[in-house]
Amino acid sequence: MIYSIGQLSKKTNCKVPTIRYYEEIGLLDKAQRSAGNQRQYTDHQYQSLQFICHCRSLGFSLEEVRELLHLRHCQKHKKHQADDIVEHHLKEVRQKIEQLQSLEEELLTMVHNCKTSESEDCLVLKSLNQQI
Amino acid sequence: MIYSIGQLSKKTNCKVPTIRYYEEIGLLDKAQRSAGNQRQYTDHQYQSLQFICHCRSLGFSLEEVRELLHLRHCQKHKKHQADDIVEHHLKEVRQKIEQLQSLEEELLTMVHNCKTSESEDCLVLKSLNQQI
DNA sequence: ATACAACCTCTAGTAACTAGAGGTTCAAGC
DNA sequence: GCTTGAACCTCTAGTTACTAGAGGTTGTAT
Repeated sequence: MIYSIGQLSKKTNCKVPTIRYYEEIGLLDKAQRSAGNQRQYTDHQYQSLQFICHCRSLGFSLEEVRELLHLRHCQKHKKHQADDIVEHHLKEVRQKIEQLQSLEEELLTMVHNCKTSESEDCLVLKSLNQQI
Repeated sequence: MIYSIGQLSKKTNCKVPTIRYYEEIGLLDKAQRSAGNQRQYTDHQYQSLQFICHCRSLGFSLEEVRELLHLRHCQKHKKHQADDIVEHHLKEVRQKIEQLQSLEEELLTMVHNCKTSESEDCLVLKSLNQQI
């Protein structure tokens, strides 16, 4: 099977300019071209793009994706490098969750105080004025 | 009290180039200059920068900060616009938390499966290969 | 008078795309 | 065979919120 960039885009839900961008930065192999210079993709490249998109949806950076792509074609003894990348990312995700949760609390308090106050002033703005 | 940009930076924990940047984009008023063209800040500007930094630490975008800064000097009857911005942001924060939590789960499953498997292959890489 | 830190402006770089201009190719219908 | 229009091509510039660096000036302490 051979796909045009538009068809590949539909199959992967990855936008056309994004596919070109991934090629440009060397994440995706350069596509073969038709006589009229249009990109042609194989199933192999479709698989790669799928992999990339899945990684991206999990929040990996393009550089991490690059490593994971590489590890994908490595010998088995390197497999735990992939685990390491994933575990590192997991840590970051957890940190981010914690940060956001305390942020949520602070925002909630702000809004709540403002809503329940009889003051004419906006307590939200007041609390934004304060040092942390 | 009058501060140099470096002193202001220390007082607010906001980096010097960032302060200049905020001035450049019109978030912070233009500073007075010394005879030798160096920026001089007043307590008023210190307050503003404090406000900005606090908003940023709560995850508001610079555009949101701009609105909040503006509302800060508005009549009372506009005060609920600030609430709206904050509540909107709160919603986004909650969404982000949910997304990250399901992401956390997926990553956990990946790592767990890989660790407990007897297979020589890396299940992390396998699951990254799969469509979602 | 001389260091040297802190300041100045300006340009360019970061991540990960996205938008738009201006031009070419492909496929379908007549 | 011709025309139309969608899909393709390249290239440049814009997005967010800064950060880094070059190359030069000012302020302050000794």
